[in-house]
Amino acid sequence: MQQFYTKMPQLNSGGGDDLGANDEMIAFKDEGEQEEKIQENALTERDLADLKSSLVNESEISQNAGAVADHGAIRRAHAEEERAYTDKLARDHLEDLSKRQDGGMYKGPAYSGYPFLMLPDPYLQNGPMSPSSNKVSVVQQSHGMHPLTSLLPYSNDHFNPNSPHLPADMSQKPGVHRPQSQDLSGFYSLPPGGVGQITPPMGWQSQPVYPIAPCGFRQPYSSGLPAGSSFSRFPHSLMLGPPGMHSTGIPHPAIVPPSGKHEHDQYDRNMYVKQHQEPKREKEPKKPVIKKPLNAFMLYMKEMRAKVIAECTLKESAAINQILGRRWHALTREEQAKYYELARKERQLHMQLYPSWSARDNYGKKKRRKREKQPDSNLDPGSPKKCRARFGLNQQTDWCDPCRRKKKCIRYLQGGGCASPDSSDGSAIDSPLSPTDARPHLHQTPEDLAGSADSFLREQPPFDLSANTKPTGLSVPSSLDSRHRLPTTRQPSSSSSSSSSVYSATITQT
DNA sequence: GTCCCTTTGAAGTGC
DNA sequence: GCACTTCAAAGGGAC
Repeated sequence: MQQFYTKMPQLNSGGGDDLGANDEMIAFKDEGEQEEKIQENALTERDLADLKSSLVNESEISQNAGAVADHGAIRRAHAEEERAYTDKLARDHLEDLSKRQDGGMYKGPAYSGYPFLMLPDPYLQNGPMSPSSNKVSVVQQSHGMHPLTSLLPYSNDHFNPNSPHLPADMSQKPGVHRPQSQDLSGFYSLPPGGVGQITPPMGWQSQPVYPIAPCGFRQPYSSGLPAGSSFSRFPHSLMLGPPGMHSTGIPHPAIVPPSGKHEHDQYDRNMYVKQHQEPKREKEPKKPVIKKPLNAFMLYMKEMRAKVIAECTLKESAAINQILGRRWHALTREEQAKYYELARKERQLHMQLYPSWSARDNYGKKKRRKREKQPDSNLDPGSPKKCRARFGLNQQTDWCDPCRRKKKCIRYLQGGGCASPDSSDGSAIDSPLSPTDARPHLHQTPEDLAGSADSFLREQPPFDLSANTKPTGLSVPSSLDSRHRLPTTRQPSSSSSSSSSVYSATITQT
């Protein structure tokens, strides 16, 4: 566990550090400071106006900094709201469940995840999924189905390679072998008899504490959340829904018809019905598209999108995603760890279910405009290799983390050395960027960084390569330390998009 | 109707 | 080994 945290972008600080600043931790222990909430309203609402006028305006740096400073109080306030909200969701869920049991065809929200999300998390002892967290009973499925069978393919049967439910193309190809998850059975163990309760689907989803209220402010959101919003993805689509039902009978959200944009959504809402109402489709069956498993951020986005929409009264996904991106960076290490862990489990399950699937299978599925490569002459700091060579770093162990991949090495730009760990092989160690410096995620232009980068370099203690140890038990995303790298911001969309667009160096700091 | 935008993370591709 | 690309979700907006 310890090693796991040392691998997380916000988990890699030794004692005392602080990526997850102290204020961020308070939220977990205090749930009743209403007065603070009221006092903060004025501030946060003021921030809302600013943010709405310029969602991505980098000038918000100062505002964000202020917001971060108030994280503790805001989180406490949100914890209280969250509790009420969770109760509401639970009630809604039960109502919905009641309707479903009446025989109505479920046409709820789009797929929202995998069943493991509902199960106890052995890694997060203190997490919302822990025994101490809220529990929402899962009503037994009728019609003789296993309580989980109807939810997702996580019944034992579906894990059976010889399962008759597995489509032909899903069967393992000769010679293709993917390591079996060693602990999936533990993750998704079913209650004796297949009936009863499982640990809450809504545990952590419904109890996130918000480090920064959406839009940099805090507002009551319960009233604005649309019923059946994606926030209830787990309770609805996972616990109750047929969405994701594969034509073969395997209900899996990752399987969608190859129908272009929003095919997933389309499938979730209508596929099940169409499969039973439109025989024409059966004549020309198209191989279903198996989607990529969602990564941690995607899981987070899916859960939080509805809230942000409700709170910010925004609808454009691009704007929402920007807010979510900020909030993601503002999450505490524990909060992010939940999503990373869930994503890891999701990948494991995906691997189990579709051993022969590869992300490559979906390459070219989306028609994407060929991005024009735009040289970034002003910012190009050179490759990590050049950077290491310049500063005489060990080519194997010393890394200029910020300049990995698309990231520009601001330290190189500033003439500083670089020696941050590589996490791509799972052996990352603490980034030279201290947790405190790395959070929250703030964008700055290279000019802005001129001073901060220098001071940063001066303040950084010698990098301890001895700490470079392989993780055990948990695989940590290679990009987990992304915030320790220098995040990039894209130039205005006019200069095209995607990774090939011009990137400006930014740095994270408090 | 299709693609873009926008985010982060995972994984694939190409050199 | 490394940089880059693509895809995953979402839905309004542009064309």
